[in-house]
Amino acid sequence: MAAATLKNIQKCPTSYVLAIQDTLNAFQGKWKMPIIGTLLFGKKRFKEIEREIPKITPRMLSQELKDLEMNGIISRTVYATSPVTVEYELTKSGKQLSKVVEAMLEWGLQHRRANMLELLPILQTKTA
Amino acid sequence: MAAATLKNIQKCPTSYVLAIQDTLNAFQGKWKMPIIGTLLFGKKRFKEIEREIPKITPRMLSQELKDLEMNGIISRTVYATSPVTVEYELTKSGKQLSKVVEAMLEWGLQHRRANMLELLPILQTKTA
DNA sequence: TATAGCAGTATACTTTAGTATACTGCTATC
DNA sequence: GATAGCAGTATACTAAAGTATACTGCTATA
Repeated sequence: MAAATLKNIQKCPTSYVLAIQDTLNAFQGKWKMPIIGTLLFGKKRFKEIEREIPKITPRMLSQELKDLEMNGIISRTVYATSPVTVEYELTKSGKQLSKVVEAMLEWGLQHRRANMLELLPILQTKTA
Repeated sequence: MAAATLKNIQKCPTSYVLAIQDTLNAFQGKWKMPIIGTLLFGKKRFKEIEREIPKITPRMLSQELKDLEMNGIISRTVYATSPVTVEYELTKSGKQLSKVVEAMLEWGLQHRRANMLELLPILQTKTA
């Protein structure tokens, strides 16, 4: 099961396309990646997340947290304190997203290296 | 260089965040994944891509192809036939996106399996 | 000579995503 | 008794993304 499922896509196109769609959905919009990213470092409360993600509004954060919860990526735990304490945490499945993020990081880094090498001659004629 | 760059993110947060952002950008919007997906099977002409992606309009296809070209993910080759023949192909870097798609596929499949197991008891009480 | 296919572009529009601002009830601290 | 923090919600708005429809010049085929 480990590798090269992609080349078998013609065997089962529909469910493969749906699976990829699901992953894309997990990161959709401006705020889901930062939220997942910050929760990869451990469970956090609403205000903590809000503080760690610059410029996010409580409306957006609330909306995205609900969305991620509905999709089984995070779980929400309410503690019966007063006022209530609420903690958000990645589910088992949510934590597995680190593998996808890892692949994204790897690609992004190599892509930047590749593009830099391509731009280098241009930069040299500019400074020469 | 192979693995576990994520846990070193605190060493170099900015460039890591930018790298992940780049990858996210590569797939941004409704149409980039289908376009990249179809080009992973080989170079194609404009109308071919249009035919293979249901409901895409030429305006959207044109816009997204330009975007992907500017980002160094695909290359555009014009042949001096009349009328012109144009071929789109993934760049070396673009082809590497298959690794990311692979990771997305893998996560999506496992996530669906996990969620199905979770929903199974509910389905059973419904049908019982 | 009319029609269809290629590789798109132009204009106008609708839909969705995201922002701004103000507000809720609750309680601990100043 | 006023203020601040928690965990959000409500209303109104702007900006971005995507759609619909029609059109271009070119040429091979019917």
